Amino acid sequence: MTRPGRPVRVTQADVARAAGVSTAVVSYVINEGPRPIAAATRERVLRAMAETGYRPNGVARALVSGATRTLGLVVPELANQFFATLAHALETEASRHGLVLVLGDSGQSVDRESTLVETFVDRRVDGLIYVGVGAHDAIEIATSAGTPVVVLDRVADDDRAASVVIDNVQGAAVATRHLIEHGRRALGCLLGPETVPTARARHAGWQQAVHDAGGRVDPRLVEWAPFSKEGGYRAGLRMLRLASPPDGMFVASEDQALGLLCAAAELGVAVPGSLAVVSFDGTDSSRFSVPPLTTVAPRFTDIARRTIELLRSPDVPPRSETSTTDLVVRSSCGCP
Amino acid sequence: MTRPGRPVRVTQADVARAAGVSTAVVSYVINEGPRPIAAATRERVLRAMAETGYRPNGVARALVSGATRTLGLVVPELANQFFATLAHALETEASRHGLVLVLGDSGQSVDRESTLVETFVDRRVDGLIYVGVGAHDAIEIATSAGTPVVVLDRVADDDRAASVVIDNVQGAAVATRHLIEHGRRALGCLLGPETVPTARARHAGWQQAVHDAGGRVDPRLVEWAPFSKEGGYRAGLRMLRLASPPDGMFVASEDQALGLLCAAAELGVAVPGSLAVVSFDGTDSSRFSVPPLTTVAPRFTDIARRTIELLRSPDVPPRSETSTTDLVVRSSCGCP
DNA sequence: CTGAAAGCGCTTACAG
DNA sequence: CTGAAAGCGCTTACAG
Repeated sequence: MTRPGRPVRVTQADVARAAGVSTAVVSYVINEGPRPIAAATRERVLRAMAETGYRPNGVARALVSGATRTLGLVVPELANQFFATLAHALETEASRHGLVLVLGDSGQSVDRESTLVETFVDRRVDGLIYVGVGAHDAIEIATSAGTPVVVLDRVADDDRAASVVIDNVQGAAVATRHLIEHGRRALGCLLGPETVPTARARHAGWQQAVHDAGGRVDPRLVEWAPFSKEGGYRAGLRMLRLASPPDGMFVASEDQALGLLCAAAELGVAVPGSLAVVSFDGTDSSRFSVPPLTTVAPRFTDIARRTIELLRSPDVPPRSETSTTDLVVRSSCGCP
Repeated sequence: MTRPGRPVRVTQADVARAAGVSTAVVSYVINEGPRPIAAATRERVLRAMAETGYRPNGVARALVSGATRTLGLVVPELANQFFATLAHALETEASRHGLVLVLGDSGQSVDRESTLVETFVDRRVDGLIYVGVGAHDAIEIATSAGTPVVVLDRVADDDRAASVVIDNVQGAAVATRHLIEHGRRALGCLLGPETVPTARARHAGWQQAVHDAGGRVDPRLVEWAPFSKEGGYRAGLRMLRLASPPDGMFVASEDQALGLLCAAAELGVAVPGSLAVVSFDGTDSSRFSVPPLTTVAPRFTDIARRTIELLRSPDVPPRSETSTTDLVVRSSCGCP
């Protein structure tokens, strides 16, 4: 019996003693190999494990085997629904492979991000999934320790790490074309910070679609704002107060689109009547906004599948993959 | 030089050799103790560490020291803004103490939750923070391994674990009283699943406030629905289509409130004109909804502080604490 | 102030 | 099919 409050840590040696075998045998039955154990012996060991309440020490295991069946994920901000959705998809896919996913939220801080990566690497995760805040120290830390890395939603500037990115250019272009098909001509664009490659790619897609339609880009209708509800709200307020405001807008994230809707409501601008909106992210937030948002949805499951795949069988040199998007049509664009 | 692609793992022994000292000395300089090292020796070791690119192996460290400076957090669903906000607050507080927080998302699955808890415990987190989906196996697993646990947002049914809970009854009562002060009399209540204690507590608070005001509880105006946008949307649709719908509603979560706002907009019910709404959670989602939601906000920082405190100095028997809430007034209740 | 050595709890060749 | 032993990379009494 375990004395309550003062738990006794039972080890493999205790089990071995109780079963009258060596610790090697206990290890073999736990891991079902690498050597065969007689059925009777196996039974004795199993019973001894149950009786003693033995739980293998994962730390010791990791030390000798080098593997932990654990994946680490570092994201900039879990409160952002996009990252939460991504994390969820990765979690599901990881567990399908018998791996557990542990997450770290860097809170947009480069320092915390490094700490997180170091923690994961030092504790020997079998792979690291990295959605960085900008500095790419993480890749260096992980690869120099021999931990496989996959960079998500960003491309590594060099070819040190594998990556999976969303096709931002085409997603943004498709969204913008949809606005144009609705007859909108004064097209605005609300983006993330200009320093973020994702934002620049979405801008390029928007621009391309406008040009292809023979339209002209009005620089006053392009805003670079933080990827947040507040960012979208403030930028939205500015743009909607313009003498000639846009009649259609592509918004680079759902949080920003939600902020924009709030600004529009406050100013009495009808959506989609006076302003058609298409956003980007495809999370649950857009389904029940007022009005529900038409949005460019990444294929989260596809991204997760490729990521785990790249982690499990690393290529040399590292491979970079692109995942496509789908336009999810709801009512903010003017569709019925 | 490290050969690229085939990282050489440099160990303490390598550093010791390079510095011409024993591994004990290397350990002492890394940990700044427990024994003093001559400044000159220390310099030599530091230089050797830099030259070899040494990084301590956290696994080996954890095995011998038993500590990892790491806290584990298990939540039911990160996509829920409430848990994401909670996680963020805990992360901030943990890092203030030099601890890193790793999270696990159980995706509402009892199985995954157990796996997560086992992983954390097996890998020797210094403490476990647990927001359970229902089954309390986790507490058993952790305590029997000697890992301190703090249960959040739920009370452990027995006194095996410390806990920090929000004052749900009073939060709901304050919200409901606010609705009454706005002159609303046909008060509805949209709750989480009846099996969730938090939902029951918020119901009790609502009921108490209605009674105190001399009102009567109309059972048709009480809905128990999933804690999600969709849950709120569907329940909202049902309730607003009633022959005599509510003119004020307390909603037990922000996700549900967002769903309700969507339902109201769809049915052309003006908020707050025809329906005043007060919700619960105090996350960022409520700031920019249409209209912005009045909400009962937990003190996330307070909860985080108490949690880390309980983890760092466990009491016997475990202590249970209650954290108060604040009513954040915006416009969905009818305030200007 | 520093070195040689035991030991944390496992896994896995090496022998039998 | 099983046991005795080395070793994973550290920390920390034990000696000097």
